[in-house]
Amino acid sequence: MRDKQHLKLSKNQALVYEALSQASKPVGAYDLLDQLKAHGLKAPLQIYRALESLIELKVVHRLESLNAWTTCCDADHDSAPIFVICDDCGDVKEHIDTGLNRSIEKISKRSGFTAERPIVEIHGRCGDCSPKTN
Amino acid sequence: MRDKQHLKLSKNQALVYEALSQASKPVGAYDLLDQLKAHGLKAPLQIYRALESLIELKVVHRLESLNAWTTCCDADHDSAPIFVICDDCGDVKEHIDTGLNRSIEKISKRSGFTAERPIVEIHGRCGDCSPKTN
DNA sequence: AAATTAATGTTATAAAGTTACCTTGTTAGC
DNA sequence: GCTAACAAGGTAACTTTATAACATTAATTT
Repeated sequence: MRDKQHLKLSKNQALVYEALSQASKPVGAYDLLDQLKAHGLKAPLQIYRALESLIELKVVHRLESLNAWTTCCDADHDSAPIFVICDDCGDVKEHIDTGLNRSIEKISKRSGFTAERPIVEIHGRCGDCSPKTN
Repeated sequence: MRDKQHLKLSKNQALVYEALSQASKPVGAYDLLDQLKAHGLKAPLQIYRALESLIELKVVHRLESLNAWTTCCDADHDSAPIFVICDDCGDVKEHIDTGLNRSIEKISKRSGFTAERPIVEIHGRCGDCSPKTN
């Protein structure tokens, strides 16, 4: 998505999107709720509804293995996002790799499967937190 | 794991493993609990603990995007498992693909990352449930 | 048999997500 | 301008998923 700036978001959508943008890592729904209580939000559903629509707009992703959400990187992606997650510092980076996406297609087609929503989340240690021995 | 048969499991581990083996799809923790109440299990924690140890023994996998667990296929895998999940009939197949695993390694190494737990779960439609038009 | 470690049992609680129902805004057609 | 139709929002209650805390029992090692 190139023109996030030009998206017309509703009040709740904008609040949730802003909060996610400013975070340095993925944020959980109840954390978002806590933050946004100051802006008048009161119930989980308000958060979940905003998240759902932001995902539909393709400006937010859900991280399945973290139960958390993050803004989409700017890459114009037709291919599926790949998340690289540091279990030490919590940093998450979004990558696009067409090679990996091709492998996924090949694997699924091989068994007559139609891939609609590939989830790739790689847990480990980032460079900064890397295995002590180095 | 080649010799699941030779594993010495505790009572609860064996019950949970049996239940998962007999299921045709991944099963949630509370479903397992319901089934195993007949065998005397009473609390969620008994299930979660058994699952945790079975995962450590590498005979069970957790499907992050389903909040459910399934037995590991027999493949002797050093590489990460790839799950292909039909959102229609619920069928899940475990694949091993060293090519995809190499891509994951490449992507992570490129950014100085050490991959420890790659999660790949591909949602879509299996051959039998495939897009209506065919 | 004592020591150590692995597995269990139970209660209570936390965290994540959904259902149901009703109200308010916005927009389009008349 | 009125109103039908629809999208977005508000609120409460509830379900589902997962853990914490603490006490007990079984198995294994020395």
